[in-house]
Amino acid sequence: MTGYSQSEEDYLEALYMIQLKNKVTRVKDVALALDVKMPSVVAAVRSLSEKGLVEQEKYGHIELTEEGEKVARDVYKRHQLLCAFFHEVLGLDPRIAEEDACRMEHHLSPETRERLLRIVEYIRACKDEEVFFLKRFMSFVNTGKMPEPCPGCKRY
Amino acid sequence: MTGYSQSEEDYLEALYMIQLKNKVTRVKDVALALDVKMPSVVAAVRSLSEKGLVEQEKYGHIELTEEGEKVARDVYKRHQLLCAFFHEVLGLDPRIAEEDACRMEHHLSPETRERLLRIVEYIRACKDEEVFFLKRFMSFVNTGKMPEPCPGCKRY
DNA sequence: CTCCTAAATTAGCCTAACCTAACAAAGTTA
DNA sequence: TAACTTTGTTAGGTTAGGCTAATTTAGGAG
Repeated sequence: MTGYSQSEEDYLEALYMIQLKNKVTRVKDVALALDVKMPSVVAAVRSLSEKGLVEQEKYGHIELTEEGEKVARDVYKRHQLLCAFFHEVLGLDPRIAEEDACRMEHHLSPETRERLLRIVEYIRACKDEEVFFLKRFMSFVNTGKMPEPCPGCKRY
Repeated sequence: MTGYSQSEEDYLEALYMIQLKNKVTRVKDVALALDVKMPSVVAAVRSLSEKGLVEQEKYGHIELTEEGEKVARDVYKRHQLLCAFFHEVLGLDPRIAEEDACRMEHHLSPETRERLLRIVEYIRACKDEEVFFLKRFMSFVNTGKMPEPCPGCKRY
């Protein structure tokens, strides 16, 4: 969805997240984060640097370029959005939410993304009020039965 | 999510859908459906037949085995579920729903799948009542503003 | 029945993305 | 500073999944 491959997006996202934590980014950190070997990281970094997304002096630290960081942040936000949706709306375990987000983040169209964002915003906006929809939905999930309509508005 | 690759799932699903329409399945149909060339289909079919998922006599028609059909139907159902969710819950255009489903169907964990099914069932179960949640959510999507709480129950 | 065309197959090639093993550079410690 | 350890790089190989071009088969038309 960015013109970059799944693997490229994964590398950019990992670089971004490591940057947020550590002062500098080393090949080894990336390898660890993505569960690949160091030579794979070296190859990926070279390819990304040819595309102007990262910079690295030999045997030195890796940095995202401005463009690279832009793409990385975009991937990261898709990831966060999916996580939020899975956890906060569907009520899934955070670990499951995380794992599914990792795989799906690469396949989200702008339209679907926008709607998911809306639904998360909607649910959050009325969180304090013990959102009626969520209560009813979770009851449906747990009992398999449709809850009684709200006595006030007779709507579901 | 089935132990088969994205590409393998795509072939199985295509074979299944062609089977539903046509009497027999030919290499050419599959190539057309998946937008690949015939030699790619031949290679894929050979590989799938080695795994016991399809059968084909040389220069003959392609058929899913029982196991192959089981897997194919599973992929197909994931696809349908995602479509339904995108269209019926998120209110997305059917074309967008279809496209996103195609890409995401390969990455759905059983847990997430179950919850998505629930939410679609939930929304369907109260469709006749002009589902309050959907009305409110769509109003939020369109206006960007949170609708007033229901006067009866004061819940969102 | 023969010939022609369309479909299927084979052979051989390419790219992306990974790997291992061997080597090189950097950094740490005695 | 010399030696050792850790980190990074290079070289070369593998697999999945696609492609084109050339060949073979099957099925329909004359």
